[in-house]
Amino acid sequence: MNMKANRAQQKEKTRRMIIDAAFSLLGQERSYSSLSLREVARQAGIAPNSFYRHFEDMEELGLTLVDEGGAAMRQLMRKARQRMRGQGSVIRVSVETFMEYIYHNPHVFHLLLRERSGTSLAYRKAVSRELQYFIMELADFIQFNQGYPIADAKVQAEAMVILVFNAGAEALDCKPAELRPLTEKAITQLRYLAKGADVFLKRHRAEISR
Amino acid sequence: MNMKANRAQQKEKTRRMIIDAAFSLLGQERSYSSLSLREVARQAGIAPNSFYRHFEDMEELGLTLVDEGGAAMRQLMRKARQRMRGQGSVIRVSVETFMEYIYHNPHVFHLLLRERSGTSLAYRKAVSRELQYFIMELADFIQFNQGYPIADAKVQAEAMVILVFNAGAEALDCKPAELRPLTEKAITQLRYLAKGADVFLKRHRAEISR
DNA sequence: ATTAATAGCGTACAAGTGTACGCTCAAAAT
DNA sequence: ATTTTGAGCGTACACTTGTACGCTATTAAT
Repeated sequence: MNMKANRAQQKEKTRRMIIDAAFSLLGQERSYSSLSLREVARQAGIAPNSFYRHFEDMEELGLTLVDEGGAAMRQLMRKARQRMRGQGSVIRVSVETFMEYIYHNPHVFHLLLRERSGTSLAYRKAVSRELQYFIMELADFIQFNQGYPIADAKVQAEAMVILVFNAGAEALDCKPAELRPLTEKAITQLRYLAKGADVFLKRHRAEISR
Repeated sequence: MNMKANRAQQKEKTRRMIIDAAFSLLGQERSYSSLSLREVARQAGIAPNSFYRHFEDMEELGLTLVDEGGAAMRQLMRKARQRMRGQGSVIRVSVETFMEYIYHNPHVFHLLLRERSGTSLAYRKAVSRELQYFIMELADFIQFNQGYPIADAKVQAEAMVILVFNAGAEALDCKPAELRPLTEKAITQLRYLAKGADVFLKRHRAEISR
């Protein structure tokens, strides 16, 4: 009989409490590596020791957070592609979607941003892997639309992702009024990149097919 | 009489010991924010309390480290410009100089990299200020050589600095054999940027002067 | 109806932290 | 020659941390 809470369900619920607690403690002034196990447990409303029923380590929780954050980001990408249906500038829509998301979900982005260059190799790799998803999808898109070799498309895509990511990082510290020019700056930078790649790669193609 | 150590000299010497101790504790696995006062004092060979004779806070020491790190970087830039005398590609020489430096002085770069997106607003601002030096000097160079408006040159310069900085961050985690392709990738990305800006800005100029 | 499993808690402890207080003793000032 | 200064030290204290151990109470399995 399971009208009341299942045991597994209850456990999953507590696990979520822990994850949410950790997320809620992140912010401009707190990085994940500065969180203590006791602090997270306190915030989650459980005894310190109960933490171990759900995670081996703080490190294991951290990796879970990175994974969840990455998943949220990938979902964002899908939303950007939806928005783009029929409409004009790929670059503009993508950057604007990204910046808007960052501004309204700073906790997730803070996590990824910091652990990207953080202390733990495991986290760095995890975040790097998440970024690779971004880059690969964008590279495929570029290859499909522009017909560049995938290797070249990836170099360009990587630069674009880095620049947008960086603009997001700046956005975290800025006033709402500065958000717009920041976005425009990133768009300009991406357009330089796209145009430059175009010149190099299209010309190259032309020479080959001659 | 000052044949023996001056009092002020001795104090300065100890101060250096503290700074060097802190630097030496940084690395792939240690970020500045994870250092404790006692740990730094231990490494410097002084009593924990003696720390306070030189710095108010760990925060004050941190800002000092960032400043010193930034100064080291600016010196690097000068070296890059020297190397460039008479020789060909600005982009290539600059990127290669930078990457080489990073690879042999990882501690300084680790510090700047992490505090750039770190916990403390003061550090973030300090690092950001150091990056602005890079960007401004590069923007001046671009303006001088290409004749773009300074605002546009700065947008381009910023993108370039970010991409190089990011390549440096990747270099910290990579094997020596991977250093070369990483450098080439960054060079390609910067060339895309330069060419794209060229197309946009030169064409724009042409239209205006018509 | 018993029994086994386990989520969660309370207590406890060793280790590390920042820093307050007061001392020493050599250099500088008088 | 005497006094003042201040760099550095030792002790001490209150606090936080991770986690080991054993207990309870409820669910799941028998």
